[in-house]
Amino acid sequence: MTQDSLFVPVQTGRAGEDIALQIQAAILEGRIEPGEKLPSERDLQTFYKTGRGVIREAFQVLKHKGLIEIRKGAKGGAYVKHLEVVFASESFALFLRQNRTDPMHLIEFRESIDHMITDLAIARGSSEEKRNLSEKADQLAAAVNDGTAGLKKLVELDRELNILFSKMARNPIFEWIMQAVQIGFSSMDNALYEDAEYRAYAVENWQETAMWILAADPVRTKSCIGYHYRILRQKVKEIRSASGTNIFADGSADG
Amino acid sequence: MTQDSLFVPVQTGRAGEDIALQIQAAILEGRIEPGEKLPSERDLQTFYKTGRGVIREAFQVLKHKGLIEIRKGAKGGAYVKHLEVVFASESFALFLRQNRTDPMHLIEFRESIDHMITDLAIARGSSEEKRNLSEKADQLAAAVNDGTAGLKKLVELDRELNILFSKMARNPIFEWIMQAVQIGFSSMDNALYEDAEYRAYAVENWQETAMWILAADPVRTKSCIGYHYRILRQKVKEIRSASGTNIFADGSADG
DNA sequence: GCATCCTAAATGGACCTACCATTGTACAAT
DNA sequence: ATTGTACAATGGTAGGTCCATTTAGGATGC
Repeated sequence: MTQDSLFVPVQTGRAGEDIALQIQAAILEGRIEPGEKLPSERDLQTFYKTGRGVIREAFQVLKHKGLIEIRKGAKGGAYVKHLEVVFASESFALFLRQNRTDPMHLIEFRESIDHMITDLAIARGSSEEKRNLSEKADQLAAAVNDGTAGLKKLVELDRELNILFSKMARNPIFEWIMQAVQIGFSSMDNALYEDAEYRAYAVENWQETAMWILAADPVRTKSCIGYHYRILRQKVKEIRSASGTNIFADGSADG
Repeated sequence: MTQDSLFVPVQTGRAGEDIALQIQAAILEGRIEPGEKLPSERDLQTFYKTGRGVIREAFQVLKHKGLIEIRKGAKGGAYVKHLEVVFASESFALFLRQNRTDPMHLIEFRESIDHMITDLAIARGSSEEKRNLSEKADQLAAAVNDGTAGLKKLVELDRELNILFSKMARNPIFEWIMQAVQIGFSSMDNALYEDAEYRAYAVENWQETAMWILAADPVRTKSCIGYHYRILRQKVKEIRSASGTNIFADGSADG
């Protein structure tokens, strides 16, 4: 793996590729600012002396990279976007899924990340954020105890808690990782939240964790987190041995 | 951020989107194995009762996600690929660039990862791997002292050391993360290795680190690593204030 | 004068046909 | 057996047509 020209060994399929790269370069170099509009497909078609299909293919690629947003109608067209972290996370999540990553590896990794974030979040998170975290944990608990909220809603709240937590570290890379892991393994989270025992336990643990973060006590926070992952490992083991099914088999990145 | 239908807020531009997602789902769920060939564009066109352009747009997106490879000619078509980590890294690097991510964030993240890996590597790495690591560190030192090896070669050796190190953790996620971060980092690594002082220091530190790993002493290993990152931060600060240029500005994701 | 409705233009979305370029295979010629 | 050639399959590109959506501006009615 010498990687001479470095980077993505994407087979250059010619024109569309070139155009996509040119536009991408223009965006990354700031020659086109977020919010600005690219020329219309037809204009670019004549500009590049090519077919409209080529331009469209290039646009689709850029759209999926999260670099542009395409609007229909008059005043429509391709608008340069601010790249959001989810887009960066999505491809990593894809990678994790396709490689059938062992849940235990993932748990180990996630636990490490959580521990790292803990220190940073306590040190750098604003008190408002810490209160928010605590409130959201209470919301989750309420939602679970009500029994009215659907599974999706619960998992969503759990996800938001994690994102909030990772944001407090004030380092976008941790956000990236956290989101990638969550996207890639939402099916696992779903499976776990189906278990009433886990559900009850998880929300309680979230509340306690949030409390210790609010109290700026990293040791106790980590203790909570560590306990959480012990339970999690156990549950995953149960699920796996019970069903024998691959919990990563159901769709999640495909809806 | 409610996101009911969950995930990547990609504006669903209709047909092409759907088809791309369907195929992606099929790939991720293993209904189509890597190496297998998708139907030809024309076949899919009739199957989905759609235009060929739609199929092509879907294919282009999948190609850029690294999920398929497209070959021309007879026996050509879309072949399912094994997703490589570079693809995940690419969008990550894109994100880092467009958001002008502070190199200090990357350093912070990398240091955290290194510390986590240290414990795992010492606990799980075989003695052979530990010896290999030490030998490779010596090789790097020799290469630097000879002065014969080019910059590229040195960075490459450094990279290999990191990979070797991360492999010892026996958790592929750490490997992938390490690779992704290295790719995102490559321009910085290059810049740093241009500095003779840093170069000399870095290789010495690698040797020492490898030694403590071989001695199974996590505390001293982490001490080495911590010191390494202190130097690294300082150098980055120097480079940044001296040149004023953004070290992520030079081409790397765009060609 | 204001609100409403209608129309026109711009634009992306989709479909179709045609042709070219590339590549592998089968078959003929040597 | 080797070589060369023709052919077929397939992606790559070009250009056109029509539709759906959206905005803006003008016409209409109150």
